[in-house]
Amino acid sequence: MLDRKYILENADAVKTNCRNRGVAVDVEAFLRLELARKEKLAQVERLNAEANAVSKSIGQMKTPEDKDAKKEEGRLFREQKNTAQSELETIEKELDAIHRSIPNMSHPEAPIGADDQANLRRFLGKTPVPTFDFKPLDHVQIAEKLDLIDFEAGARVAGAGFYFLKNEAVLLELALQRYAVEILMQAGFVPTTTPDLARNEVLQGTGYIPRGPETQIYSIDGTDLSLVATAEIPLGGLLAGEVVEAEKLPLRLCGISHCFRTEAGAAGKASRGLYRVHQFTKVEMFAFTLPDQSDAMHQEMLDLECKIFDGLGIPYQVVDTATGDLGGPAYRKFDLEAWMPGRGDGGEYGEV
RNA sequence: GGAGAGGUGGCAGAGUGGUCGAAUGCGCGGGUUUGCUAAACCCGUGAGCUCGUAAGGGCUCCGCAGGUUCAAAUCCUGUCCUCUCCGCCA
Repeated sequence: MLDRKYILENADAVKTNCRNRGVAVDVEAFLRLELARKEKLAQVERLNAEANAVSKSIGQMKTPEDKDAKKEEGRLFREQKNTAQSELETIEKELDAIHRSIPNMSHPEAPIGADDQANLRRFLGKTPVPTFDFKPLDHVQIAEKLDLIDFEAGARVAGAGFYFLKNEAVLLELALQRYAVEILMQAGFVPTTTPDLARNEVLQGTGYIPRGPETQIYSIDGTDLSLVATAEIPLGGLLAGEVVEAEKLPLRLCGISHCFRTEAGAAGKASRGLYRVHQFTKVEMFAFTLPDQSDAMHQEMLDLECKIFDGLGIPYQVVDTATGDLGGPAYRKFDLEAWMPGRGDGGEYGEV
């Protein structure tokens, strides 16, 4: 979330950014409320200061009569303070609602545009898209032939969108995790496995909304926990409330976690096979950096992604994601999109 | 699941209603002394917000959220976390 002071001081830039990202927010209303909040806060603090001064003087009073008189005076100040405070809270609540919907600033170099149309292809990976002199099978057909994935059993146990990996597919999944983690460890990333559940507080802190009609998140009934949608969530909460020495940054972490997504509203979208499932396992890169290290870290991560995919011989393209296409808290995002044979008409690039 | 103990500044650790934003030690910064280093000694040293050109002032913060009170680190309630013991289970 953007700092309130930052918004106040950079109102025009914030408004432009909202427009670029296609987010409709009343920034003017925010500015009005923020000024009102400050004014009310000053009033609360003034009353508090007076009440504190009275309280302090009571200890020094000699006679019970003097004490009682001062107590009464103090009580009056506290009452006024409480009134002002509840007015302040009303303002804050209204302010907060707007504040939450103001998106982070996008990177100055991110292409401006409403959707994928503005995304710019930066480059292709080392491996060319293969051509076959026969009709290739897609992963679902291959898996069926070799008894690698059981979608029906997954559906019996947990419903559509779940699956059992079997036989060599299990070894392949483990091998891929191990392969990625080894590359990341060489690059100085500390490997972790994370909790697959996190407090809703942590979800919100990392930009995910646990409940509501649009949510991608599974919540555990009767608790304040949700299933994580990516290791980014627990890793983001890893140092919540802690102070980190600047010299220790950047802190590089990679997390292996299961990822759970409801995929609400995703019915009908390319959902055959393993492309859009409710649970999968992912190796995630994550870093805590100073703001001026952020661009370099972003590049470092992209280079590692490329290394991983080049090493596997998987064709891919890297795109600059447009302002209007950035998810939640994103500042800047390169997407590495892998070639997916059998998807679309014979194959297409898709997010991995 | 049951019983108990505890969560205080970067760390350790005192503090049971007002003079406590908080003793003391360590650490850290500056200085004195000094072939160098160390030791010793002296001074300083939490954070956020806010007003002010500044000097400086005010508010808030003792896990978190409420409550009692003129006044809460201190009393009450809830909650989270840590530790010890017992039970149950992988």
